[in-house]
Amino acid sequence: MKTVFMVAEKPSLAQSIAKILSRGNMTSHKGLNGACSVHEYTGSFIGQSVHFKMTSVCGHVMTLDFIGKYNNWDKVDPAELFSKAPTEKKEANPKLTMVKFLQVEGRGCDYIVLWLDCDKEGENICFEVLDSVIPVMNKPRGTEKTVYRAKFSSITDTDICNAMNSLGEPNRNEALSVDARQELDLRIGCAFTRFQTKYFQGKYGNLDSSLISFGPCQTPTLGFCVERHDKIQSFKPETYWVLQAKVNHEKESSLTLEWDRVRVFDREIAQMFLNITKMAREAKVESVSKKEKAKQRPLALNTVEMLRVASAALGMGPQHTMQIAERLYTQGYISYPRTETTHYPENFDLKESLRQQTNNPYWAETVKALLSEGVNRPRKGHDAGDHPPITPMRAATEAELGFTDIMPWQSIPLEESLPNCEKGDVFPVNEVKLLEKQTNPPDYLTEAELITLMEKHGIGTDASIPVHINNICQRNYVTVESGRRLKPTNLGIVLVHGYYKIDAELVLPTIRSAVEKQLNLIAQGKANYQQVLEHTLDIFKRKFHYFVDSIAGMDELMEVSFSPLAATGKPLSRCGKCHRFMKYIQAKPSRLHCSHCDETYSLPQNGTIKLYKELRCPLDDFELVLWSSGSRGKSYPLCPYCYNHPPFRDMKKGMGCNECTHPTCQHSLSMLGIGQCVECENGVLVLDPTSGPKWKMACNKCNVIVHFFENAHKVRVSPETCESCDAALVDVDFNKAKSPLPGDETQHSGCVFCDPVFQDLVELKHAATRHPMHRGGQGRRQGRGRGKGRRPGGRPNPKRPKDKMAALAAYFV
DNA sequence: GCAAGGTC
Repeated sequence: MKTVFMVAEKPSLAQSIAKILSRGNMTSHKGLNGACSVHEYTGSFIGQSVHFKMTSVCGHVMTLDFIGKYNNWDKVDPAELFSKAPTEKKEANPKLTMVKFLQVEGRGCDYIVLWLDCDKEGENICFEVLDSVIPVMNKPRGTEKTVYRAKFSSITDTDICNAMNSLGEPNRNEALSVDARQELDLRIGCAFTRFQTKYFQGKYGNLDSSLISFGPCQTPTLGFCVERHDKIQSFKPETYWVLQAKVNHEKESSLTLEWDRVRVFDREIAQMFLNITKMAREAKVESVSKKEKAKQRPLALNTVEMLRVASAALGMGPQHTMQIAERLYTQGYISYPRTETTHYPENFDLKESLRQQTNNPYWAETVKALLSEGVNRPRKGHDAGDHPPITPMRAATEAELGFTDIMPWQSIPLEESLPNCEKGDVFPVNEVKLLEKQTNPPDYLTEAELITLMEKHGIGTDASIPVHINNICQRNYVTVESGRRLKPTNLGIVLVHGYYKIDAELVLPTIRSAVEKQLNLIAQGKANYQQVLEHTLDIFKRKFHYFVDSIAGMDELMEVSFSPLAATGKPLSRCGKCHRFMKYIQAKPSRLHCSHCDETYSLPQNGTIKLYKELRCPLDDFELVLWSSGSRGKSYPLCPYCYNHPPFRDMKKGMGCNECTHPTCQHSLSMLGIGQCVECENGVLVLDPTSGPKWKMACNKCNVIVHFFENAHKVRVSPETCESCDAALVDVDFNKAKSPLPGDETQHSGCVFCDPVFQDLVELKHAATRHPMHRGGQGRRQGRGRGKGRRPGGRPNPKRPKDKMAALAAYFV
């Protein structure tokens, strides 16, 4: 029997499609990567009985990157990234071993059916799958077609079965348009990002961002936030006047009348109206009209709308919302949360979804009433062909008929009921006055407004919008203020104003749509892939050179907000060349700067830097500094010069003294190294000479820390080695009063791993060990390194959590 | 260390 191999875009879809096609008659097993499942069944395919194997990938199989040597920021001119630097496809997620998985499952198959999402990205993934699988499939006999593409627009029985009965071919042009998109984004984004980062970090000391990134989506996203900022800044309040009249209605109540002119901006005119009105003693009803307004019933929920509501009403950021939605999905509370679709398929069982909610404490009554009286289907939305709209699947805790009962935030607020009036009624005028008011500036952009703008301009997709917003926050271009309003930082403002000054297209939202237009020509087969790519790259290469040549324009803006390197930081360690103090710049990325030599030396990040006892590197005379990740973490000394310019061939940039192979320097790996790391492959446990009296050795590659000889007076690494394990012996001196050594001894020399006297003095409790000596003594594996410590301070949240429904209501009303 | 697009 022949085998048909079928591949969907994600595991959940492989399962749903296999279930439909096999009518539930399938066997399933997990694939070798643990992420994808394989569903098998027998059925018929082009007139023969065959064995079906349905599985999936996890999104893109491959990703595009420059070949290795072009990833060296110090040696490559960013301008080379536009044409000279070759690119290569790498596995998108090496941990998933997707190529191997596809080859294991696809080996020896006769046909392949591609069930990837029916969009351009999906078409591109088709070819990624084919590149992996075709070489291991059985070779076709003669001219028989073996590659098929299923085209479907919803995951319903009819649609999936129709797709299976009308298989086509994958679309090479659509896939190529994605290849072009990837290459353009990579080359343009990386070239601008590297140039800006290196240029500005080489000049300013307080940018507080380790990366000055640029991208065709993130930059316009930032642009929207700065545009609003500029409107606020340039806003000039204007004074205006409002005429207000109150009349007596019935006995006690007073009624405030609204002015049909609303307001005037001229004081004298306002005064004139006031004078005219003041003459009147009575107000007469001229006419009475009634209007009935109905609110359209809502659309079904898709991802982007979910993100908007969560941000505006619940104060949750898009990234956080997606994490929670993912969890609700896996726990079975909601349907698949990543969908563009706002339309339920015609045969979608809305009543069944409702039945799941009949015991919900909040809306059980509404649900029961709906079930007995019949459901009004949601407004017809857009079917993107991916997943049904996001639907509750199980009742969770959180009331008139109609949707505003359970979605009160969508309801039209009950207006104060107007008093009964008839044409010709006359009310006595109680008071007439003039109110002086001022126009107010707009507020900063809310995240929900930003999402709307991004969607409107085609910046990003439902899946990538949260990523772009997150990016501009992490790069310190904007901060999230109360009410999830996005306020640009000085850095964000200066960047955007700089782009406007040099080349506004770099920040305008049209930059993305213009490129997409070109890409669509490739997809439609109207333009040649290579030509479009070259043409567009050429345009951006010119823009890049113009930007580089005009960077002084941006500098003028930078100088106003930021300090030059030479004027930043505190003197810390002495330069080995001029012997003057270099300044330690703490702002991200932390570094040392010698104003005299005009040199910058990068430092390890995410820790503290101190002077290391004024000790000097024997190679270059630079004063050593001590990096520490905190009292519970690790620390090591480093030479600022060697850290940036590795002194020996077997060393790389970014190595401290604990990795230095200097044969005789007292701080080097050669002198302080004790033995192989108990966890990682290439690491060496190195004595931390600053750690006493809580002595420890730390791996110079991974986060393993070994505590030993607490309260010892002195711990030294001996030149001798252990006969059985080859580790360096350690000499330990204890004070007489505190010595844990047997028989009143205060000194002992031995192997940390093998010496029985040392066994109880070496606490490997923080990291499991694979060393023969300690095998079996399985300690608890506990990361002790950076970022794994306890959170500082358990400060309670000062604000009480808001009532969520009230928050939702406040947003929509 | 970089982009944006999939998805886990």
